[in-house]
Amino acid sequence: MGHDHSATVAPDELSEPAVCAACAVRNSSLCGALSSEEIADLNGISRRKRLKPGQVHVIEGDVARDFANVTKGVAKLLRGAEDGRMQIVGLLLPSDFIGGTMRSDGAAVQEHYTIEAVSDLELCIFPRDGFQELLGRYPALERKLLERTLNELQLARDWMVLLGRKTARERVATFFLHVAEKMRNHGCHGAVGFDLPLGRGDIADHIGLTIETVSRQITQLRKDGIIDMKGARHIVSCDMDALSEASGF
Amino acid sequence: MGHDHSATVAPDELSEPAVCAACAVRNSSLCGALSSEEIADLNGISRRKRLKPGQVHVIEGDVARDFANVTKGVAKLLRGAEDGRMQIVGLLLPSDFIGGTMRSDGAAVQEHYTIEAVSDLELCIFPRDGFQELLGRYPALERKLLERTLNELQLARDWMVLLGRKTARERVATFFLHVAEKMRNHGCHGAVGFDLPLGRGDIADHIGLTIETVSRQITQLRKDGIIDMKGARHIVSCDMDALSEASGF
DNA sequence: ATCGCGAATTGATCTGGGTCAATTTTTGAG
DNA sequence: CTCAAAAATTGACCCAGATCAATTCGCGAT
Repeated sequence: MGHDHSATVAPDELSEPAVCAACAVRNSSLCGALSSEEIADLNGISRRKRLKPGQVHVIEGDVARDFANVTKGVAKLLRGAEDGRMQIVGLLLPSDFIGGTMRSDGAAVQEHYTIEAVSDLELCIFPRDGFQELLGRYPALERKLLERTLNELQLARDWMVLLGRKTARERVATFFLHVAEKMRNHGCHGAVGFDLPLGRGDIADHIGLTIETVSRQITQLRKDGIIDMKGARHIVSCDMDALSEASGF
Repeated sequence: MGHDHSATVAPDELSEPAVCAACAVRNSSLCGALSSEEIADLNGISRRKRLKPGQVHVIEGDVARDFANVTKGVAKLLRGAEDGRMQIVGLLLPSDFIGGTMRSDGAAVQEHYTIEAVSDLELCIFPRDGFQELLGRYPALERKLLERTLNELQLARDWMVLLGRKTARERVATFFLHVAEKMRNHGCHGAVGFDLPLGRGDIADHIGLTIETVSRQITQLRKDGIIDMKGARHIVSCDMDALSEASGF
């Protein structure tokens, strides 16, 4: 370590080894639970994976092979039917952990959701067995995973309220607030505005509406002066109080 | 232990001490992770709490004071607004664990949801500090809690699909399947049918519909010969395959 | 058994958001 | 800068489920 141009760069985009010490999410991710010495163990078993927008990391129903951290980009966690119906059950941003199933008896488990890259995506992959073993060895790691999972659960339940009881306008407003918050944690924001990580179609699939309704509600929020946009994906400014008001309880 | 009429029964229904060895959910609950010796520690800090239907255990926004196991009865986990809108985000049955927030820094946390008894309810309460300490001491306990939480998360996300994308008929069918499954785990079922733990209003609040729509869909399922009922809350028989078919993907 | 009252069902009507169909805007390749 | 393809917006119309309003059912108390 020490100089900033590696003599031999890893050429393969699928199995490049990870370098935890230089990881963008070293401290904000699960790994923050481990000391510099401990993290060497993780470093030993991890590798990088890069995906282009639209590429799929795992598919609903596959045998679950590994865990992962998102180190860069945005992905969506989704569940869908043969017909067009599709529900995005979560967004994955840098420092988010991937690996929703686990059985202490070590039996094989199925992936429950499909994970698809929305932007250029970079993952840090850990093989199942190795990672589970580390969870047993480092209680702080397991504790942090538990806390994260509890947070996700809370988020999912809040989303149930949105999907079960909110109006179209409230859903869009809530989504904007949610994104503003998530993005803020990752520095991807200007002083007043922020970028939408999803297109209209994905927003619709996340908040249980159609593209057209999402579009109409956004238009309305603009007419009401609650948000202002430059291009379809960049929110230039927004009156957070009014937005919060519009998001309903 | 040994004879079946205690010489001195605990008179107070609010702080009767728990007796883990005789607990109805000793093995099916979180406590199953602990050996008979280890469980003595839990026994030391736990106490029973009994609630009548409609009584509330904790309220959304309160300071979180403790964790608990459900030992008997049914409760609902809900979130509501000032106006009548209400979403039931989960059902609690015997052996389910209560305690959705946790921070390793020990800071105070708010209850995120209201918990209300649906039937006569019996809880086994653990004070926050004591329980968190035990979690640190017994890794198997923490592991089991993690697994349970991951399961809950999966369930919540499946429910997001129901709320975001399913039709009224599919929602009712899915709810029935869900209840049949949950009940089956607790022996509360006959050979062919099962009881509904919730009234029409609560079902509606759980699957994001109104009472009237729930009622109409149930009527339709009966007319279609998919279910047969005796009284409003007891399903006498149902064609599981047809029900599964009706529940949509 | 029967009474009374909350729960459930049923009916009539209304409406928020879905569907179908054009435009218009944005984006990115050359 | 120009052009084509994709994404977003807008409009017209429709329908699943909400709302409002009676009945009817079913269960616990007497």
